[in-house]
Amino acid sequence: MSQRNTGVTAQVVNAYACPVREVLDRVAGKWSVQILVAAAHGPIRFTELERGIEGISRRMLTLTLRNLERDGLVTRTVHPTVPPKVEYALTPMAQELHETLQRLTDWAERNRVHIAEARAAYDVEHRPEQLGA
Amino acid sequence: MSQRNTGVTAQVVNAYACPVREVLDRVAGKWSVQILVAAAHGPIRFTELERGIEGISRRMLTLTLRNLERDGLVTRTVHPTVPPKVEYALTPMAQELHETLQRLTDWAERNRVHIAEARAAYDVEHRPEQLGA
DNA sequence: CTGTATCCATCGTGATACTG
DNA sequence: CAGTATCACGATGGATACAG
Repeated sequence: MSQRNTGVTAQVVNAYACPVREVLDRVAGKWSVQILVAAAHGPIRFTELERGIEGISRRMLTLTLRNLERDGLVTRTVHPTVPPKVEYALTPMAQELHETLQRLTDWAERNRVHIAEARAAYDVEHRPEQLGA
Repeated sequence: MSQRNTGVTAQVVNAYACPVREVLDRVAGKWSVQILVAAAHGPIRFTELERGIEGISRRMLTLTLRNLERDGLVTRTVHPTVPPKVEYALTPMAQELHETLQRLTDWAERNRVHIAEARAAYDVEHRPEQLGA
């Protein structure tokens, strides 16, 4: 793209073997999904997002919003008032995506415990040989 | 975890606001999904994966497989033959995940063009002011 | 065939400070 | 209020070489 890298994946250069990765590259960022979720019920302001998403920095909020906007997933509406008011909303495309992500959430919740157990078992199995104690 | 960081996300420390991120942290790695897809039809060998997934390095293949195994998403079966033969297969849990990811694929394919257009439009709109010439 | 170890370039993200 | 600029650091992943 035109300006220099400001952090956060800028663009996709190579063709994809499978299109899932294409979605993931848009959504796998640390904050993208949470923004999508936060904006799912309706337009939301910058500061509301900042307060609603635990631990996000202003920088990352801006950056992630810009990427989502660039991909046509959110719209940015500036109300020329004093003080300024900017609202972000999901596009129809993003709302579909949000529903699909809900399936992933369901899967995660169904398998959360199972995964945790698998990890624990694996870590016990593969710990650095101080078994005998 | 026990051994030192070898690259690729090691573990999850903090609690999650939403469980989607939990899935994504497991699947957002550059190669995880492609391995899941490649192993979806049935058990597959290390070298088959290596050849089937364009551009993956042996290192990343191993690393990603280990993580998937740790999360209980793939099983690793060693056939004690000469030469050695190792097969990786999806667990039932991973097969469910694979189906869910398929929905994401569908979304991606439906909206691929639309996203590309959004990007193009955005990039034109926000290029670094050398418009006149 | 199926890995592991090491080195290193790059990317993503947080901290902090400044602005219209 | 809603950003942007700069810096710094660890995580991520590629290249390469070695091994059971």
